[in-house]
Amino acid sequence: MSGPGRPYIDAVASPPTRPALRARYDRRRDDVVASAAAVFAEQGYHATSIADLTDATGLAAGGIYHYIGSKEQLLIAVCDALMDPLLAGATALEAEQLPPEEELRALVGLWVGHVATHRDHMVVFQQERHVIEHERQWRAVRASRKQFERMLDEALARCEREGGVHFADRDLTMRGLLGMVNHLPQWYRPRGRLSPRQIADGFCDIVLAPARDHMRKTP
Amino acid sequence: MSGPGRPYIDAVASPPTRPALRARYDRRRDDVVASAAAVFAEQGYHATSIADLTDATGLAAGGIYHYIGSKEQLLIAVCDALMDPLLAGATALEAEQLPPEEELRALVGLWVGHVATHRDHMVVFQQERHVIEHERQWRAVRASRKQFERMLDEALARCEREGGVHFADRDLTMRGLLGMVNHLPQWYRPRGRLSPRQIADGFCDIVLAPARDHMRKTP
Amino acid sequence: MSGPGRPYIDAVASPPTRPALRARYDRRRDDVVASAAAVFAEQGYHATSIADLTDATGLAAGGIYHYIGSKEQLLIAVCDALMDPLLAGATALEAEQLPPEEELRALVGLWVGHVATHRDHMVVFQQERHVIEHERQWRAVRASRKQFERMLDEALARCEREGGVHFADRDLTMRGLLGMVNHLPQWYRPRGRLSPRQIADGFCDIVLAPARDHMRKTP
Amino acid sequence: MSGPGRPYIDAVASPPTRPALRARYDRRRDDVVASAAAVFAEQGYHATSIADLTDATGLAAGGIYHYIGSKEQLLIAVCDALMDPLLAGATALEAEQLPPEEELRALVGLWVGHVATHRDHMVVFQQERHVIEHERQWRAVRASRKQFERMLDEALARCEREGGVHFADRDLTMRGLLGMVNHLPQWYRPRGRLSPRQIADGFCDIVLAPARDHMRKTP
DNA sequence: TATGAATGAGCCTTCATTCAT
DNA sequence: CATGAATGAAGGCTCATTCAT
Repeated sequence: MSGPGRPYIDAVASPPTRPALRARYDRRRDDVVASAAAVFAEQGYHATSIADLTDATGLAAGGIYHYIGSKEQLLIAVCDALMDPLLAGATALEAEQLPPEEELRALVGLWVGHVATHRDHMVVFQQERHVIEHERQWRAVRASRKQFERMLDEALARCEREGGVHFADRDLTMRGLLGMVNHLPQWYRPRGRLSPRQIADGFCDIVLAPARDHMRKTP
Repeated sequence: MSGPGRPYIDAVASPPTRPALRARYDRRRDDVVASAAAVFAEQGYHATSIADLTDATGLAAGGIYHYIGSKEQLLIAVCDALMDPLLAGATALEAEQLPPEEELRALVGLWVGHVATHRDHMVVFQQERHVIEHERQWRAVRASRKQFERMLDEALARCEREGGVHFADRDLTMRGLLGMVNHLPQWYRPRGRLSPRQIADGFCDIVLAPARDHMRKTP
Repeated sequence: MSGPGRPYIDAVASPPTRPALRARYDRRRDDVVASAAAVFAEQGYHATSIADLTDATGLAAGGIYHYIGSKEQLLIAVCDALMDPLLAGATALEAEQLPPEEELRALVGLWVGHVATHRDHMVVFQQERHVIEHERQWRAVRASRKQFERMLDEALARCEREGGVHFADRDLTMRGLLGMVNHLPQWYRPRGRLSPRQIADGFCDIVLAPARDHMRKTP
Repeated sequence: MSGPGRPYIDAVASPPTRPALRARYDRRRDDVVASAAAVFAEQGYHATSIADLTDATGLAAGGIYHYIGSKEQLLIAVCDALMDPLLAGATALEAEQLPPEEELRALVGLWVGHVATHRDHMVVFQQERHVIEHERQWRAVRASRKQFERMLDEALARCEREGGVHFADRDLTMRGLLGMVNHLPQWYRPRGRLSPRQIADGFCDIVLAPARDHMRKTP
């Protein structure tokens, strides 16, 4: 019976406070989230029942709720497990102060690599995008997405400002790049023809070429 | 999801046979499909109940079933309403026998324009991609998708064969282009800064530039 | 999926608008409420499952929800079915402008009779009193209870003002009377030794006697 | 509710046998029971989860079960904590051999005082009355209630036999008195206008007045 | 003693679908 | 054609209870 006036403070599973137990709790919670990501990716979030997660995790229904609070919170956890390390990596990269184009390539490389290792999470993220964009309890995830896009745009902008490249339409280029990588989970296979590294470089070549092309034309 | 071994002969709504009635029936069915596309796009297919469609269409539950057979068939209808005219347009284009690059630009233009006018359908299509790719009753829709991708690849290949352009990695380029356009519904707005035409040309510039860049470097 | 910010606007079953259907709907809804009152009274509200109501009403679970919106709304409906006619009767009585003591006896008679014919509702009302008094969605029911108590108090006050009786402590007397009648469902049996009429008069005798007693002592 | 045919030998928490430990155990058990009474009174027995008791007692779930055996046994303990001292007090009173009316006033005083100090227990008792009256494992509590009502009736009967008062309908009077006091928890507040003593006397005045009234009329 | 992880039955509710009218 | 009453199988979630630690 959720209390009055707290419509979005979802029942949250309460972790133990003693540090030793807490560590085990966190580990198992991560397991649950990872299992869920795989099942959600295959069947879709809505088409996945708690019973399906029961099979995937080896926990009974009640056991799952020991860790997640609600099915939707589990979905949020999956998205966080996608975005948090990505943002952390990108932030660390920014701190390295690489030359502009090098930084862009590093950022795209990081990102493509992350998508490759988090294919399930990424598929789920895309599937549920309409929810993420509209509902209040998704604000944090939404903010992460925006934050990353801002960092990507900034990397492109630096290329223009400090790297001597000029995009015909930087905004369009950024959205194009975003699309290329977001679409990756639909076709990337771990032992496919191209490594994440190669894919990332290929994408960078594509978006940087017109820019350099332009340079040559307007010296 | 319908269990394995169950015949996929879904209950199909039976349209009237007399032509006059048939026309009206088809018109109303299209209305239902269009309404459904909008609601599915906003809430997601699974999160949309027949009651929601009841609100959106003005028909009562029973009335909707006059036109759709089942909720999943309605989803298929939405996807067909997306793919059928697109494929028809692309096929007509092929028949025009334009010069390679011109044909590519026309194809992408057609496609981007279609996405712009069918944003809802496109969102739904992407959301339910995991179902489309895996389940038997979706074979036809799946085939349409593959068919379009084949036509796109062929257009790029023609550019190489007959247009004198050379892609560093044509397959990667095609997948990149696919991603750019598939991602369009996430940011395109009808009265935004760029028209569909401009977006399409921008994308083509991006993928063609490295190719031309290459030409210049390897004369 | 209850919308944001509307925590207490419970899903309400939507009755049909066409008058003929509406009448049938209301009749059946009343049946459901009456059945529920009986089961709630015997087992308690919380201990009663929807399955129990399924047995009691002959409707399947979904059918019940066609009429009630939620289990709690059903509980509210039971309380309304208790309070609404009682208040209506009491209001009609007030309009009759009877002499004070006669009016009091009529009011208590009405009330005791109502409890006798609505034993189940009354038992439920008492059982769930803690909810009724505390939760927001119960405001209306709470208001009805208060309204009736006000009318009872006014009847006693009129006896003092215009009827020449004087209570040692009118407030205590009112609360006593309230207790006597509220306790009725615990022991009243339809074909018991005393009729509702007799019970009501007996209670009135009890509360009026000290008042008259007093008169005699202080002439 | 526990199904029929199941033996009512509920799991009972086993207290330690060594007297020193036993004393501490009993003390803590009483704390648990008192906390439970408060929570049950506010939320209702069924609406209270073990987790709620966890919050109220500071013990974890397992800890609570050291003291209570089962949730229902806890409810029984709450009722026992209400009835046992009341019966003990009433029995002690009987042994004092007071004059009839004095004894009645003393008994009602004792009772009202007890309700005032055990408001929570009383509320719970009333809420769960339907269970108490019907289920087998509640026989003991039921017997206590009947025993007290018998003592009350006897006190009234003594007033008639030996005190020279005559009730128009003693049974009805007793039930009225029962109702007045049972209803007390709904309105009594510790620092209200009337003390328990005053309330008890007020109630006695009310029920005794008609009796004396009668005497005067039929000398 | 006390903890908290884990169970699994059961609860309320939703929903696609059918069918008499 | 269209309605809305009705079904019944899930679905998400809760909760009393147990048990290894």
